[in-house]
Amino acid sequence: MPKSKSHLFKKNEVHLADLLKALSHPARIAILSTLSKRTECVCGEVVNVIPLAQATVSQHLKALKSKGLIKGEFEGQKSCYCLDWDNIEELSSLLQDFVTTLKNNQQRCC
Amino acid sequence: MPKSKSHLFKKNEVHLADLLKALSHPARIAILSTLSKRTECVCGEVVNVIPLAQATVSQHLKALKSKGLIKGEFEGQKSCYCLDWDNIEELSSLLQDFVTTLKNNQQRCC
DNA sequence: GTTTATTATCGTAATAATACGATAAAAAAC
DNA sequence: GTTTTTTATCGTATTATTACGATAATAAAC
Repeated sequence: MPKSKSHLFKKNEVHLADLLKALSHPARIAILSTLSKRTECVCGEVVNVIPLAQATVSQHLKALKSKGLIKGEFEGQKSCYCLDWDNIEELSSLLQDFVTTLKNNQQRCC
Repeated sequence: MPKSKSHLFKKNEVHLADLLKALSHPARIAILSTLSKRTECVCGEVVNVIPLAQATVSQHLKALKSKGLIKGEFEGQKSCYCLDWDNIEELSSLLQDFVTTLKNNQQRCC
């Protein structure tokens, strides 16, 4: 019976939560790290580094892609996943802004 | 059969993922916002603002507490939840550092 | 003391996420 | 063309998360 309640929250809250969720698994963090170090970011290289089955890595890649943190392209012969800087920066600055807003609101409490 | 594989990842990756997960739900983001605006942060006030049942809000509060993003105290008569700035700042700067590291690694790719 | 209001926990149901083997699809190598 | 390599998707099992009603525990009000 518990359906998703996300429509009950503010759009920007849902958006931030959604982006943070994309990074809320060590595998996906490790994937971003790995991709940042590769000139040719073939998925296979990622699979070799991440200690999970190929299908699972592909699944995590898909999740990152759907949230816009990486983008896949086919440069000539090899499929290529790359960091999508626009959205990575957006995530980073949204969190920063959020924390800053918290600070500005802050009343003396406990 | 799929047990948790988090031990296969680096400690700092697991730690960052864990903190981000704590904020990966709109309710928990809304709770932090709410708490930041209150002088007396009684849980009841939070329950009135968050569009979820009291038991669910309490559950989210517990999650935030266990990750150290808020701390609960009993000031005299009322139970009091407050933002835990140390860990909120830690989360913020860990993500920043992570993004900065990605940037520094960045090879020309696609 | 008793009653009322507040918060936490329990039990449980539904949903989502994680993980992987098997297999399909696509491209590269031959 | 065929074979091999690479990646995506399907099906499915397991685990984790989300959600809430009911109830217990705690504190305040009386």
